[in-house]
Amino acid sequence: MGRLGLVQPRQEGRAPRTGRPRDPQIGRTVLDATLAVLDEAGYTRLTIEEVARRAGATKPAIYRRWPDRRRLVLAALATRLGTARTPDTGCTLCDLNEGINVFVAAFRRIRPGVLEPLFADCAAEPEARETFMTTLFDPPRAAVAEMIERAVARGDLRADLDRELVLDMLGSLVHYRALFGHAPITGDQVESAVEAVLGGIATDYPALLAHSREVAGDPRTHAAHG
Amino acid sequence: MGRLGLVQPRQEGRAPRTGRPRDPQIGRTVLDATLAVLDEAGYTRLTIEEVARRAGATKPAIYRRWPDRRRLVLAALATRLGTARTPDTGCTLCDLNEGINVFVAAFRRIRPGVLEPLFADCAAEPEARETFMTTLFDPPRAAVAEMIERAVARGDLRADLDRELVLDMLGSLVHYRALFGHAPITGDQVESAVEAVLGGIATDYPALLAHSREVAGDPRTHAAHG
DNA sequence: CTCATAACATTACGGGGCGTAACGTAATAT
DNA sequence: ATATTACGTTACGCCCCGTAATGTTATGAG
Repeated sequence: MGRLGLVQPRQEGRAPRTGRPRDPQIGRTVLDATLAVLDEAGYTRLTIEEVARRAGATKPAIYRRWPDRRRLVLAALATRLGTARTPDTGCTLCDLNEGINVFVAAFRRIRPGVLEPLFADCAAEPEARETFMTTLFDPPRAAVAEMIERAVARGDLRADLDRELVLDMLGSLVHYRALFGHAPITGDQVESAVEAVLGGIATDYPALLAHSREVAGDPRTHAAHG
Repeated sequence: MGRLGLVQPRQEGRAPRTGRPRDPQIGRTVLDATLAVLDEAGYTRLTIEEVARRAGATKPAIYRRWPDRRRLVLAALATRLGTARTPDTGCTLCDLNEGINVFVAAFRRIRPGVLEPLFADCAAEPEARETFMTTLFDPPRAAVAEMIERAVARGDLRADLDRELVLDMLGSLVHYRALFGHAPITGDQVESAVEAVLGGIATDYPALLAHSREVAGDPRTHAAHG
């Protein structure tokens, strides 16, 4: 048990320069087995022993590569999320629809009953939470963000837009329906959502705004005078 | 071990007509203790033994009333969600803002780190999932749905609206930000979101739509020609 | 070739929490 | 008085996590 400093040689990535080298096959097989178990049983019922059994590996071999269940699953899921493409056709409606479908596709690749308990589990530890966000949350978001940015630059979207808000309004819908499963999220639905956000759902928005100002004097007080 | 049929007398609500009656104080104290532990430790680290300890009760006493951890926590949280009010001032902007804030308030009453793992836990069993939806998911939703319905009836929102979609677009935003905590959801943000959905974010939506039709021939093929 | 190092498989362990069982006691209906 | 059920206490079986111990095997350094 040499005191080698803080860098742990047991972690994925950093191999020591001496001793028997790791069998690279084991890492791959374990990740595949992890995905298989996730698909069949979900995160909650995934046990390390089952993964080891399927991979033809052993528990210690797994713990040599990943510090805990969370990281193992994060690593496995990361292999499923290829780099997000960001279409740039110059057609804002087209690009946004396509972009949202990147979200949808990402969620379809991961079975219901996986993402939520995983996040819940990661949320406790800051470092695991960070990894979760970087690995699973940010990438599809960034793709859509890029398209929104381009649309604003083209002048297709209002320049004073709260980009984060719009991004979340589109992304959250997909997430929400994927999570609760109370309604499907089809290509047509995506299109409707994009249309709604871009075109608005009011029959006469300026009139509504004027009315609101009449009633309240100042639109900022909406929430207060219920 | 009498075979009394399918109705289990051990459940909350149905008391048998003979034998020692339950101490009603215990049920209340346990629910209070459950909420306290939830607030301090979250769902994942809530243990029945800790709840029992705080309530001055015992594990068997708890399991006599609720079949498992899920149901106990669901019952406890239900006591925190009062009946949702649905403002009806005739001002669509005002009502919607107020309505969304019902969502926000509901989520604020429940600490982060509670709802998600609870749902993840409930999702496995259909009956528990149903209880979750009925208790925690539907009520605030129904309130906002009612307001959307009234706004459509007034003619303030387009009659051809996909009500479920709009409802989810507003509700999911709150949920999303509460869950991931990457951005706050303030009263101003709620107002911006409502404004965005009602008024639209495009500078010239009809022009965008026309352009999209030019490019694709048929707007239904948006998602396909990336 | 010899030695240090570390991965490998196998086995076993400590620990925590769930949900239940066993037992004696207390309270209520008939 | 008797049956029934709740109560507290204690203990149990179960499952799974993450680690440790042990002997063996593969590699780099000298």
